[in-house]
Amino acid sequence: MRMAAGPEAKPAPAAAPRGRGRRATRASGDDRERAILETAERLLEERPLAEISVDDLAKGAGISRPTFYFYFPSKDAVVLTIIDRLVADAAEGREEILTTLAENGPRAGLRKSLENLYAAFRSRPGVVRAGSDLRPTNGEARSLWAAVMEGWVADVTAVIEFERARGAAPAGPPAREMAIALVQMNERAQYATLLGEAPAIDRDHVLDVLIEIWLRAIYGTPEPG
Amino acid sequence: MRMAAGPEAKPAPAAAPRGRGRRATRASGDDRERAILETAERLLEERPLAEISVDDLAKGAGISRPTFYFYFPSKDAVVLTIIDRLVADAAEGREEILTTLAENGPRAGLRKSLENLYAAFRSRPGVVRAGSDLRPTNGEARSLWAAVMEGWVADVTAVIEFERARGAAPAGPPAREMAIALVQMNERAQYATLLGEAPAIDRDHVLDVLIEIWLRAIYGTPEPG
DNA sequence: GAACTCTATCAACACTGTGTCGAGCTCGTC
DNA sequence: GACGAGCTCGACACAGTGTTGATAGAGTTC
Repeated sequence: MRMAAGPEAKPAPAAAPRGRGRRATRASGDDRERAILETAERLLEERPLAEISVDDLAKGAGISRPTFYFYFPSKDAVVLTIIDRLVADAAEGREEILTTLAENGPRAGLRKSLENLYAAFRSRPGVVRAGSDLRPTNGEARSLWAAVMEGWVADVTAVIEFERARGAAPAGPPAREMAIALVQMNERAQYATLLGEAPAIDRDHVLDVLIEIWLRAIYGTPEPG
Repeated sequence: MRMAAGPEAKPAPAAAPRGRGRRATRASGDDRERAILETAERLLEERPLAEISVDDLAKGAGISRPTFYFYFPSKDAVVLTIIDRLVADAAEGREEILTTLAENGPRAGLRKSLENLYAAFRSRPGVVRAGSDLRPTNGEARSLWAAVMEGWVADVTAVIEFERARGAAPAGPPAREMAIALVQMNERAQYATLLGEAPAIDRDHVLDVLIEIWLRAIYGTPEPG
C-alpha cells in the first residue's frame, strides 16, 4: 500500500510548498482546489468516506477524474487536508489549560477548556468520522492523530502534576498514564456521542459525565467499603 | 455497499444454520472452511485486513477464488466469523461481575473481572485490529460490537447502582452514563496498548491505571481545592 | 449399472475503482 | 508567433470483487 500524499520529491522550483495540495503554484486553479475540498466536506456529511469515489469528488468540482489528480495525489490527501485544518481550528482558540484552570477553578476551568476544544468538531461530524475511518489504512492519518493526542496528553499530564505538587490532588498512578487514559476516554466517548453510536452518553450530558470522572480521578481518593 | 454475510434466504432444507459460513451442509468440505478461517487468523497477525485479499485467503486454503465464495459470501464474513468466536471466548469464562466484586472486594474483584475479560483479546491482537478496521465499512461488525459494549455497560451499570444503594458509593451522574464512559475508556485504552499505538499506557500498567480511575470514579468524591 | 442428485471446483467473465500517460488546449510574455 | 507553464481529459493498465456456467466426482435409488 502506497503512502498517500506528501509533496512529490520532484523539482518544485520556487514558491513555498502549500500543504498536501497541488505541486507549488499560485495560478487560477486555486478555485478548483477549493471546489474539491468543498465537495469533499459536503459529501462527507452525507455519506461515509468509503462510499465516496475520486470520481464523485471530481464531478462535484466540475472536472474530470484525471484532472483531480493534478490537484491532489489521492482521495486520502483531500481528507487529510481537511483534517489538518479542522485540527488547526480546534487548536486555535485554545488557551493555556493551566491558566484556565487556575482562573476558573477545576470544574469550571475543565468545562471551559473541553467545551472550547470540542466546538470545532461538533459542527462537522462527517469530517470527524472520515478521519477516524482513515486511520486503519492510512499511516499519515494515524500519525497526525497521534500527534494531536500527544499534545493533549502532555497538557493534562502537566495539570495533574501541578495539582499534585500544590497538594490539591492526592498521589496515584503516574500522571502521564492517568492523562492518557482520561484523554482516550474523552476521545472515545465524544466520538460515540457525536456519531450517534449504539451505547453512547446523551449529547447534553457527555461533558458533565466526563468532567465528573476527570475530577474524581484527579482529585479524589476512593475509600471503598 | 452490500451488507455482507448472513445465511441466504434460499431453501436450506434440513440441518441447523451454522453461523456465517457455508449454506447448511455437513460434508467433507468442512476442512476447507476451517482452512480459510485459519489462513485468515494467521494472515491477520501478519498484516492488516485491508492488505489481505480474497485471493490470499483462497490461496492459503489451497483453493481458487471462486471456490472461496462457495464457503463464505465475502472476506468480511470470514472476519465476522472469527470475531464472533473471539467474543464468545471472551464471554465464556466470565462470571457474574457483581458476585466477583462481592467476594473479592472492589479493587481485587474489578481486577479479576477485567483480567479475565481481556485474556482472550490479548492473544490475538491481529483479530482485534481487524474487527476494529471492519467497523467503518461493515454494519454487521458495528452492531456486533455495539451488542458487546451494551452487555458490559449493563453489567457495570448494575454494579454502580448496587454500590450506591448499599451506601458504598456516593451519588453522582446517572449510573448508566458513568458506565458507558468507563467502558469506553477501557475499550480505547486497552486497544491502544494492545496495538502499540502512539500515546498508550504501558502494557504492565494498563489495568492498574484503569482500575484506579474506575475506583475513584465510582467510590470517590472530589473535594478540589 | 444407468439415471439422478448433491457437493465441490474453477476458467472466464463483467464490473468498479484507482492511478498514469500522453496529447492537446489556453494563456501571458518575450 | 512561438515558447513555456498551467491546466485538461480520453484512453489505458491494473487490482480487486463477485457471478456464471460448465464439469467432475461421490452417494444414493431403482
